[in-house]
Amino acid sequence: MRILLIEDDTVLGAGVRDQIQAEGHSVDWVGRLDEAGEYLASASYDLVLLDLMLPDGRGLPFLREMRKRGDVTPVIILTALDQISDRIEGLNAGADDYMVKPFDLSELSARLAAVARRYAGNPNPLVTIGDLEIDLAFRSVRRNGKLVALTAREWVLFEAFVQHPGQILSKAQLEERLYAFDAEVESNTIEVHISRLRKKLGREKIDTVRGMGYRLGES
Amino acid sequence: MRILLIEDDTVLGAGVRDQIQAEGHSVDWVGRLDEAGEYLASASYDLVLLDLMLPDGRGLPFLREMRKRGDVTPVIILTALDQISDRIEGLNAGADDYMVKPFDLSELSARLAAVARRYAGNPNPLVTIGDLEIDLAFRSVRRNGKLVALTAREWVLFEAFVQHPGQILSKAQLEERLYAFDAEVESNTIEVHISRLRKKLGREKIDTVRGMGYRLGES
DNA sequence: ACACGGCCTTCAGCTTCCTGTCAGAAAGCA
DNA sequence: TGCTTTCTGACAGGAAGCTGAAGGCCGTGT
Repeated sequence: MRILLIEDDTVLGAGVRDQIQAEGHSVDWVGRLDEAGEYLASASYDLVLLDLMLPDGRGLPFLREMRKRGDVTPVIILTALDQISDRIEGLNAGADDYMVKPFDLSELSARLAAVARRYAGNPNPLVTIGDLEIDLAFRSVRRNGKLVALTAREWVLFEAFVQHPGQILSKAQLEERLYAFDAEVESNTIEVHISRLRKKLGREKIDTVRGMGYRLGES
Repeated sequence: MRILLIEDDTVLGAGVRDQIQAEGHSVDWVGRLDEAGEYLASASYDLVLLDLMLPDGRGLPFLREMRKRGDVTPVIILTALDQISDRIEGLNAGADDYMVKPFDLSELSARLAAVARRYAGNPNPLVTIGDLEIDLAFRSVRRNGKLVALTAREWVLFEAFVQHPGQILSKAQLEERLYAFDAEVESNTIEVHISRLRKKLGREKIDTVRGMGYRLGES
């Protein structure tokens, strides 16, 4: 799963990030609400972990704003406020769950598993594209029923297309998904990976939009 | 069923006792191993719930002693989270199941029901994978009808795959199943165990997903 | 108490295969 | 046609994974 962690405490944040990654999910970690907004706008996440007290504002209005925009991404609130009224307010604002700091990392695992389970048994657990069957939760792709082995990078790319059907994704956007911010690549890596994906999944699955990027095929 | 509960924590013990009675079983509850020995000698039980940390000794030697005497009464171990590694030893010592404290009482109900089913002589569900036949309740695997001997750790690993078919399990996740939280393994233990499992069950039963983990094979 | 044996971890060397790079071919565009 | 952009086969370096062997721990039998 792709998870957005919004937390300004560096110690807790690092711990949570490590735990999540250890479970095999990918994490973007930001410490401010304005950053969080940008990330939410530019990528799609399967889960948001939201601290309520941040340097540039409170989390609840941010959450309400999200919901008003129609964003239904599951949100788990992380907070030191342990008062029941806060909890109710949080749930009212559209949170899916609530964890009081300090919490056990194993507790976090349990919640993640719960979300993953829901994610796994969701409206469209299987996305079908032509002869492909994609299971986002299990990270598996079948072509004509046969499991296709995608490498880590290939999966990250393909997942991006599946999560944004119809949308043109630029090479820059795709690179961002593949690499950490600092690390940079000086070559046509994306093109090469796209080429490999096409070979495995079928040429027509990914369209080239000259000068702009790539897009999921129509089929 | 007649159940012997060996547990020194009065709060947990009372909760468990009440739950069991609510399900219509009868319970004897003792807080020490010497008492437990007496009860076992003087009455016969259909199930034993055994805490591992007791005031007058540890539960595992007690369990081993039972098995050595030829006592085959089903035993479910109750253990704290930081003793997960004990559960491996528990399996070795002849436990039938384990529950990590704190556990849900509904989870307890499920295990009771499973034991009751076996007690009633009903068939256990068999999972079939290629030429393998797995009996999760009895912890046995047959390959082409021939019993395959798995060691405790091998079983814990393999069970994880069987319980999550199709899902990629990371080494971190698998390690978590094998070891206590803090316990750290600085080496390729998982790889070694996977290697041995493959040798016993067939190479194709477990797929490697490079950089992500392992997954049950398709076959 | 001692030795034996099974099981587990560690280590080291080996194999596999992922991935970024490049170069030439192909395709789009004017 | 000539220029740009994209595609794709090949390759090398290195990371990730595999596996045989050695050593240690623990429970068991003598």
